[in-house]
Amino acid sequence: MAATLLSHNYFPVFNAPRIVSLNPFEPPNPNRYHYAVTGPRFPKPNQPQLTHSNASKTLIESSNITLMDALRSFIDSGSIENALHVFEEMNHSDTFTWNIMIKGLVQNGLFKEAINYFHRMEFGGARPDKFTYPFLLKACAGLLSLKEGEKVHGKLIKVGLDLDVYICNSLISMYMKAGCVESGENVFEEMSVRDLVSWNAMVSGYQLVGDGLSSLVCLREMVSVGIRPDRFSFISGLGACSIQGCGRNGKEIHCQVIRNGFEMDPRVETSLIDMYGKCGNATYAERVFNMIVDKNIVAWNAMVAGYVSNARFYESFSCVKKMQDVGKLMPDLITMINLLPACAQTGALLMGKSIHASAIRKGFLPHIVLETALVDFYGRCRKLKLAEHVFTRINGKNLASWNAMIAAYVQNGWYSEALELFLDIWYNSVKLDAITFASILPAYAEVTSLSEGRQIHAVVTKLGLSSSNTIISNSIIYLYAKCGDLQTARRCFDGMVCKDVVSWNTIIMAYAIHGFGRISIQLFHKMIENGIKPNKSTFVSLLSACSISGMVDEGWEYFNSMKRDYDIDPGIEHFGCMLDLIGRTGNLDLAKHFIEEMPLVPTARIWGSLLAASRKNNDIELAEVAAKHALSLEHDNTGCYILLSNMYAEAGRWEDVEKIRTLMIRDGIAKTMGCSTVEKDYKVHRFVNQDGSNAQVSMVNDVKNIITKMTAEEEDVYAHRTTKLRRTDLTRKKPNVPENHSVRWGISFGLISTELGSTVLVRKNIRICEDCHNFAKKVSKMCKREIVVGDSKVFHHFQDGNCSCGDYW
DNA sequence: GTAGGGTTAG
Repeated sequence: MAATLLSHNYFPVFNAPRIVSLNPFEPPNPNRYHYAVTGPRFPKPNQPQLTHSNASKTLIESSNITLMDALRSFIDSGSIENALHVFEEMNHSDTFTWNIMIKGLVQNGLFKEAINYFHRMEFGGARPDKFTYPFLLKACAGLLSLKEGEKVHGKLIKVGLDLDVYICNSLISMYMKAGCVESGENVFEEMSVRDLVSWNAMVSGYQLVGDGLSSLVCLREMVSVGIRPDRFSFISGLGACSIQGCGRNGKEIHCQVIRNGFEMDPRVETSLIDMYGKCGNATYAERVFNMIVDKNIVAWNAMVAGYVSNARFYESFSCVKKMQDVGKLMPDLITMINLLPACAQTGALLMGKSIHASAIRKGFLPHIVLETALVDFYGRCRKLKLAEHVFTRINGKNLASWNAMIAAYVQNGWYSEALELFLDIWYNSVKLDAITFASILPAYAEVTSLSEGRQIHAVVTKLGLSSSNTIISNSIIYLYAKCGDLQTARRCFDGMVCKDVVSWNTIIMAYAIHGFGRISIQLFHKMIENGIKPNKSTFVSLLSACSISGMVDEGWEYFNSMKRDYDIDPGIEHFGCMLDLIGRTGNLDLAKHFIEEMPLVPTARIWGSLLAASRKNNDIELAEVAAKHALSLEHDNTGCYILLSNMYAEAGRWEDVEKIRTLMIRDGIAKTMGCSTVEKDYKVHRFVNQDGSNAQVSMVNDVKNIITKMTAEEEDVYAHRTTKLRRTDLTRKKPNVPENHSVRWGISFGLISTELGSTVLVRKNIRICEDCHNFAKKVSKMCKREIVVGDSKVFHHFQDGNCSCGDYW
């Protein structure tokens, strides 16, 4: 309430009227000061028990208590409204009175008001002194207002107070909090006398701006010049270790803490728990935690966070239970914020929801951090509507909340919504951070064009994020690979200084989806040589490479090596890759057997893989079984319906084709419209299946017809199948004839709009059909051009009549 | 008689 009531600008009102009721619309309330008399630090012996401003006046007048005593009592007890009432009763010529009042405002977080009162003080004739300025600088720091802070600094130079140690320390702290490290360093450098607090201000300042290394260097330097660190130094130093994730430095500081006798300090203990938790050593965090006799909520919360950040989710739950049962403490806002990621990771949707409900009941909402944690939680639990529900209601959204919503969209495949939100904040000149880009880049990889991909790459490079941030660099590699530019993907990979396991997994997958499985295998071995330990995803990339490039023996060898050599249990994704591989060999019995023997429950993706294998080997019965299973798990799997329908069509089973069509209509499943895109001069040209009657594309149509005629002259082994398909489609509408498929439009357009001899790149939203695949092969030979078609799964590199996929996809 | 540096959170 105080913040609202005090938001009037009192400056420059001299001798302001007494604030009897701060709100003119509110009648005097005798209970208003109730909390003042029941506050934890009030009443103290010989201090006034004020219940009403008028009453307080009478009380004060009739007792020996001075107004100054009353003011200080109210300030000490945090009863700022009462303090203001008393202050307005007082003489305003005394600097000391103003100092106390400004101190009270700052202590209560009323920074703007503190600055306003400072101006009132100056204009009222009271002269600010060396005590006033530290309060004022704290207010500037609280507002994170470098501008206000610099103004104060200027004034200090003018009045000659800029050499005072206390004031310099306040200046350092203000500059560091406002993020202006250089100014903080300048003040520190120019001080003729530095004390312990000056050093602490630097150590904590570096830590605050996220420069853990400088903070630790500063701490070391401070010891080397003979200053003995205190609890403040250690708390900041431990915070610096947390940033660096450097447990070794943390342990060193822990030793110093013990040597200096601070191991029983509750805040130092909490910082130790926090440091060990963040440095990946939850066991040491536990050890420190268990030593604490009287654990407060902050220590409990730090321990809960330690468990969560070390993926010990179930221990985080039992820790909260113990906190209630043994510690007799109720979860607070921070406990909830800590627990939500654990709920998301363990799929505990109900627990997360009950935390949400409890937060509402306890009045913790609205709260920006908790709301953001909820958006993140619902996003990870695939409850996107709930995430949106929380997100849209956040008042004063900040970058973290936007990032959470963007990440939620991306994780759930809502790429265009993610891009829309991203562009919205981008155009509104919001300063974005590494997390924003790390979140949005996978969406770019899925839906954008190569030129847009290049643009976003340029943006992150300009911001200095593409070389310094491994997550972003990895996303960029994937982006280029998915946009069809494998060479640039490789260049980015080679240029990375700190490659992690994800970088290697990404580049192995990049070559895999482009059909260069041999290179994927080479890279895998290079990764091992470089001492990088492969993980589950590495084998998804590697087995995909073997499957896409048809390297059957190698695939089995790597699959068997997972547990044997790397102690990795194959997951469902690995079984999926192997099934694709078996499907390729045409051994459908083995494929069936493989599914039966699998130690995991088959997913829709597994059945989809069997369906694809059945189609490739023309086994309608098995295809029906596979489709039935797949559709029971994913009723809206469009590809499944289409694949089966095409098989019926090829077999001339028109009634079954019709049945599927009816089923699809009944369930509201629309066939995905085939669409191909080609880029030219930063513009994306989009083609859909059409019959060529559109005048705008007549030239492309002419080219397409000429090439089609030329390719048709060489009859091929697929002629029989092509004729069958044609008859089906002709019974419906003209654009579905394979000759009119979007990819042929794309290829034709690519051929005439790019430089002679250069590669033609076409991207397609669904899988390429056999006719078009055949067409592209012939065109590549005829025109002596490499044609790359990226469909929804792989990139087909057509060259000299052959395709990198080996005709299996 | 007043002042500076500190613990858990997206």
